[in-house]
Amino acid sequence: MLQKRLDYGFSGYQVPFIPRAARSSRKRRPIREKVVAVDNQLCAFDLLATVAGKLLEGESSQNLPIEKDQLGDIQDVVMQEQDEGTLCLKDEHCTKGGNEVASLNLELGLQVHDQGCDVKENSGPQNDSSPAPVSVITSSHCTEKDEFLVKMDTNDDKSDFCSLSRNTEGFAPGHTDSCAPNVNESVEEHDGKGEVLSGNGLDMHCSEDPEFFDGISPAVASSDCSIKLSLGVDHYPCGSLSPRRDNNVKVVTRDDDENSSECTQPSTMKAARLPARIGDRRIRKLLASKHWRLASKVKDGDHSDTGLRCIYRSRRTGYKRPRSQRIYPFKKRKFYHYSSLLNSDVDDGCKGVYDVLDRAIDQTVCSFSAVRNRVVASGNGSSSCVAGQSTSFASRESHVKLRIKSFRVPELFIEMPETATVGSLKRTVMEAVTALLGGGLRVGVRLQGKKIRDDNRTLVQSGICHDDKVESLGFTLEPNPSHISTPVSSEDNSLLLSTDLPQPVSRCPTLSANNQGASHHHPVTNLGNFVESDHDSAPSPAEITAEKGSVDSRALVALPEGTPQALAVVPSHQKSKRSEMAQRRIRRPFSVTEVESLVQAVEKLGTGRWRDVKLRAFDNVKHRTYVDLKDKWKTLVHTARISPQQRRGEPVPQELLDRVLAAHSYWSQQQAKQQLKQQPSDACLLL
DNA sequence: TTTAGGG
DNA sequence: CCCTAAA
Repeated sequence: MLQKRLDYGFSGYQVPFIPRAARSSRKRRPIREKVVAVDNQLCAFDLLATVAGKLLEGESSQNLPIEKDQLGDIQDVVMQEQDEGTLCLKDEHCTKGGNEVASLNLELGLQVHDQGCDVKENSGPQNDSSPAPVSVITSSHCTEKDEFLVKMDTNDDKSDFCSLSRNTEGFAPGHTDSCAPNVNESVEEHDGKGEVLSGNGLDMHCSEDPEFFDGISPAVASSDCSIKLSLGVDHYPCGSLSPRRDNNVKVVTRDDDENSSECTQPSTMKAARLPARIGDRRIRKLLASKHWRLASKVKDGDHSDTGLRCIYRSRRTGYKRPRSQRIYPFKKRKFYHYSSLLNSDVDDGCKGVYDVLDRAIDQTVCSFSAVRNRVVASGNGSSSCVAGQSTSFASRESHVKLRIKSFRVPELFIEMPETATVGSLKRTVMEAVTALLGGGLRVGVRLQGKKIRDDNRTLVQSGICHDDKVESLGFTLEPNPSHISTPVSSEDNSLLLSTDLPQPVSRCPTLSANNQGASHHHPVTNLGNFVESDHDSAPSPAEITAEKGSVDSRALVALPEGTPQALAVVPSHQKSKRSEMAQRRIRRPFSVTEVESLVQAVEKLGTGRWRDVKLRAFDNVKHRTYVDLKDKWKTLVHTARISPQQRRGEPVPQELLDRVLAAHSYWSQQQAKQQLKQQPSDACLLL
């Protein structure tokens, strides 16, 4: 008997906006220095990359909630689990709805400790003596003011260009400085442990506690489906925390097309602010209790679970990746951006927000919102630059404030046996996420959907500071295919620090051959479908190629968010054609089990009764429509006819393929006979 | 809504 | 998987 499986589709990981970068450029913080070392240009972006990398390295605290990202009804399911997660997954934890499997979104949360650089080791969040973690899940629709502000020097001079300063205004009031980060410390945390979880102290917990929803808007709580995974390693920005911060503030905001929820609560804002400065903080291990919540959106009345196969291998044995080693086959899609012109003024009072609702365009590419602030007066600090300032260079110093509310990661697809423990699921997810993101990240910059590849261009040159031209600015997080390769210089190396450490994390799946060797060491998960392999494997983090036009579909895309006003002025013609259309469903390759089931049904019912086949074999699998089954059969027949060498994807047992051919021919004959019976005259005429 | 096929 | 003409 086939074991029932649970199927989790990850349709996007949402990472919160990038924490505010290290403050002063004058303070030569390691992180900044690294950034600078890597590239003299667009430091801010590199900085983002670095910060992001650190986040993903577990140097910062984070929760990785997984949120179901689908339309339709939602059903929350909260699971609780002890450390080892002996709890088994239950049907209700699975997806039940729609044509899609449940999808989980990873969201970066954060754990915060009270101010102060010193954090107790292994101090759990529950520990009274230590501040409870604060998890914040930001949404592109959040309206709070937490922002990642980066002042960029738009000075023409390249060297000056990279000297960016972070605007600390509005953040952690009272904060004046932060502890100098010590990169080396973080290294220690990664001392060659082969395992991500243990090595980094990643830990995930489930919570069934209703309290979990505290701080979450009812709407969100009720509709949100998420799993939060947390890294046990926290990076505490000393002095970055506001003393007033509420502990245990958990804010979950859906980044949903339908409902933009709110994380407007005051506490939220503070919390959201917390993650900032991650880049330059010491790392401390911490047993943070996290919540792991899985809720599923369910279509009315449908509570069937998916019948997908789940494959889980213990971490010890390692996760095996589908041989195809295929990364999620994201199709290249264009990005459309809402564009809008913001008027801006001189300070943050007026912020232009752009909103891009582009998920329809490519769900694998997560949109994220970024608020771009207007040019702000700089230098003397009092003078203000008017938007659309011409390309004035050295003469005037302009700053661009950027607010990145969240990054989203491509979806992952995971299958787990129903009997797998929650703990194992967490580990699996963790592995997958880490594998995907831990390999290093690159940051891409998109302006109006076009990727800016020339790192040597200034913001001004790129049009990023031209309000009249900057209609949409987006960032992408891209797995760094070259993170393994040795950087050009040791300094550059530092940028990849996290990835250069003895990596517990499996390498970026996009790496192929050369990576195989390492895989045995750090088995990758079987989650497969990480990211679409990319032909574009830039040798260095900083892309120097000026290649244009090519869209890096595997990238995590950060797209601008817009204020209502901004949206209002968005030219309708620029709206994505697809943005308002239904999203393309995520690809869910048929498992052998499903094929088996399909074949069996078709053998019985024939090839012209797909509805019946569906009812018979996939009645409880919402995401398999009869059309899907029909299509699958079509491809199966094709597959059976081609040579094994030409086949791709998970290999289907020859035995099944034989049955496919047999059934196909048999039912084809039957069909022919039927037609003869019904229209003998026609047949005769034809003869 | 289902089928059947092309894309 | 999507899109659709046809039934």
